[in-house]
Amino acid sequence: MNKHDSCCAGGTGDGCISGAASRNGNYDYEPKQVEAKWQGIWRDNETYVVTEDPLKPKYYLLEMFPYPSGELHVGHVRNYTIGDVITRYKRARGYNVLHPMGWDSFGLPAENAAIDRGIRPDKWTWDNIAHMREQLKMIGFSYDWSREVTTAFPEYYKGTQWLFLLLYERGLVYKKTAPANWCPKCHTVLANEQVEQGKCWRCDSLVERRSMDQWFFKITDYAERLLADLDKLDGWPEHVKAMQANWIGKSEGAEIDFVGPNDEKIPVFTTRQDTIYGVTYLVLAPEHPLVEKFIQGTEYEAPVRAFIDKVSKMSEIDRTAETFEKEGIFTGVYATNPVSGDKVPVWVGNYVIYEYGTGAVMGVPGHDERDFHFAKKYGLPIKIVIQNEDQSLRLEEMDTAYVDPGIMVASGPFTGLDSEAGRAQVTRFLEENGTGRGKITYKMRDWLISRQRYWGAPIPMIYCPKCGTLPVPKEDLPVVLPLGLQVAPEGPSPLARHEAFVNTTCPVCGEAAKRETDTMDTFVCSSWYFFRYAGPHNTDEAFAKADVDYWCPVDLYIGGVEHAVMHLLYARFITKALYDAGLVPADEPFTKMLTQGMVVRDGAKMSKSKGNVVSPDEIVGKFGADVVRVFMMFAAPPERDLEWSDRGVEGANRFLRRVWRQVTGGPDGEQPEVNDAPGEGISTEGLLRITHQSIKKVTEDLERLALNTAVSQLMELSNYIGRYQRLPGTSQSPEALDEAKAALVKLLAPFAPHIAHELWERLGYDGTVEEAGWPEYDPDMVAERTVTVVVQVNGKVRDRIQVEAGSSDEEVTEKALASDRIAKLLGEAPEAKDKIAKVIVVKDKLVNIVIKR
RNA sequence: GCCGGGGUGUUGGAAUAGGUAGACAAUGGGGACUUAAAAUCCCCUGGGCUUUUGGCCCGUGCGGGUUCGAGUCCCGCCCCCGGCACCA
Repeated sequence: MNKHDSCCAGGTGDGCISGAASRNGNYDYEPKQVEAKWQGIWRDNETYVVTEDPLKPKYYLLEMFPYPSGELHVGHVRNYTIGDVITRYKRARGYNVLHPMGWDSFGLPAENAAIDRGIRPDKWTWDNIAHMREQLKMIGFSYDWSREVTTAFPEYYKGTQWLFLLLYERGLVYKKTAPANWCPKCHTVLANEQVEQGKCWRCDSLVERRSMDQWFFKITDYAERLLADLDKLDGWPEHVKAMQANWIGKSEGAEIDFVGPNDEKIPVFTTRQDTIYGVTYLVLAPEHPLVEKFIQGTEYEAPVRAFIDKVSKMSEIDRTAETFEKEGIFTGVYATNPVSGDKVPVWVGNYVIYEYGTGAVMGVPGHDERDFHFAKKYGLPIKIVIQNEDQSLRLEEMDTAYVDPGIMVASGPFTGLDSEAGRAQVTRFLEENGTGRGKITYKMRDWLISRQRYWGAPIPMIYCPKCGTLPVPKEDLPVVLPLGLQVAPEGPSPLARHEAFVNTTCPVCGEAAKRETDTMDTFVCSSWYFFRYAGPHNTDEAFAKADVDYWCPVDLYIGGVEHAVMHLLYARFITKALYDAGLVPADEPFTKMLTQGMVVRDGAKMSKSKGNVVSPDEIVGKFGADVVRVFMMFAAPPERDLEWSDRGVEGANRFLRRVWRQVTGGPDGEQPEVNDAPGEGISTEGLLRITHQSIKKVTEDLERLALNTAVSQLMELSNYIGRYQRLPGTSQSPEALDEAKAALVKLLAPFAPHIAHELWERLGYDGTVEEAGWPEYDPDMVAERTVTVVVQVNGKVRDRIQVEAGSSDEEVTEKALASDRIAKLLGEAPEAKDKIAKVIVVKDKLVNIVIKR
């Protein structure tokens, strides 16, 4: 860039020879110097290192820690700035604030870098962390860096392994062979939460089904509590709670035992027990073990086998496609309805999911849309057992199922019951006759945590030929991940090929045994890190009770919504498990949650391929961190997407430069010249009023996380100060101006900490702006002495009058009626008074005169 | 389809408890200062009408409703974004 172009427009003042800066050295705001100076002071003084202090109220503020990809992006900057603003505010208000940072540093990209570029995953990771840590420091975030946590360090993953063993002891870990989601590109299995529309959440590859022997965490044991406790999370966004509830997917219904050949029970799960008399067939999942039993040695064996074979070859994406056709085939057997006694054919269908419910469903074509289509397609009978209100349903007229509630008909003893009530009746009947039971089913499955990858925390289990599968004794932790192994794109993980790792001895019999070579899902690492920050140097334990008792739960957690179901669900589960073990003080990890929006440019998510990426280094280098912080807080409310705007950044730049001039200038401020007119209505009283109004407004906005409007209030205060400084010197009150400046700097400090610290120092106060604490407003100063009251006639604004604040309704009404405009509208007295139907007065705000028409 | 969120000037957004719609910015326009530019400062910037130093009408996705008064509450739609999706 041309140096002359950038010198005054851009901002740093380098090489500037003319303009305001040269007339008065104080005008020369140089963010680079100011920011380096204060970052150095904060580092040298360990300003933001916190210790437990029982005398102060604690506040634990956490942003989701990053994966060390190598480069900080603007989304991170926004996320962490929001957190830093609140942190600095809370600190100024006297809270003992824990605000830590760390690295979610296990995971695939490190391995891919090793494969693609021949860099060791550990080196790649440590280098990235070092670089990103420096980037974070450049933005002036007030982290307690002494508590930095790195999940890939043995001292951390020792805790992850300890957690695994704790869950194992508590019966929350098991191994089973089951069809799993296999990502062919990542060469590993994935948990259900990590598959989005049949694709891998990280790399978008189509996920395949593969049967594998895998470790699971029994999150389903906590399904009910994870769902019910959402109600306790008042501080969470609705959409996150909704997504979790949806994911958990609770269904209340009944399991009904149909009876097949040889009295074989075929349990089905339904939420519509009331339609039991409408069942005309059953459908089993292709994987259902009874299918094989039913068809063996019959004429149906070959065609059903062929059908199952065809279904099993379908990919996940075929099964979820819009065009997916419901297909089925008769097995040749019939089952008896335990309530009605009807005999119905048993089918196999490609749409029945073996893992959900009982893997078998009852077909009620009259009252289920999908069953209706299936029955039509295969010529199965349809029965009406629920009638609408006017009893007008006719089978021959039906072209769609009747799925609404109604009255039970043709339902034996239940006929005439309301269908909703009938549901409970049918369940009672089933239970009394031992042919079924009320049942609650959840969609959520257990959390598959095995990963066939190298760069992760080893699962601490041992396979002994004599003693079986055994946990590693806790005193032997950590099971150290060997570094420097050759990582290959295909085949077994390097751990499985590394003899020194695999071969071990049995902790029970001492004979030769083998280690588990799968590593843990990185989401396990991130499901407890917020406890580790409470005492990150603990070498004996993952965390000490006293530490988490002091700091936890997290008071405010900030991160992207992409983790609504994944990280946030896992973290809640782990917290509940730890709570049940008596190790942590609360059964929910995050009291309040803020999901910040994305940073977009030209309406699209930033990506290298679109070429619309903004580099934090570049923009901070050009304008300084404070400008970037202020822009990002101002441009949009935190939870909404933020449209990046170069113009907007320049606006923030102008604002901070103006504040600099206003504060560093003398009482004369702008050194007014002929053209510097202050505008209308500027007074010392007004200056003090807006100062106190700003303290009130900014404080309230920070409390409700409305950071954009807080910044706008700072701009209004600054605008007023600027105008005030343009009054003739004799009309200015230096004391009032000092008060206004001090308030402005204090209120600005959370948003633009460097410039605020520097200005505070230049104002000559003792101590730092943070040590000065948060300003208090005086309610008397906030109140306007005279207020503008709107005068409406029939709800339309017709005039505005000035009245003394707190005037009585009568006074205001009188004044309103007396105004020229209103008098004109009402016409001449005395008829005027008769026209008035009523008068509504809202104190100090509005008068509405309602007139008859 | 179900669940959640949203729709306000040219743009980002504000209006927190039903009470002045458009704060604060950005953009654009006009002016001051300057040899000039930058920077800075001042004014204007939703639409239409008008008898134009004044005033009127319309306007918060659409259509109704409640109310003295609706961006805000209620009913019915439309559209956009996000999540889930043969879950029985």
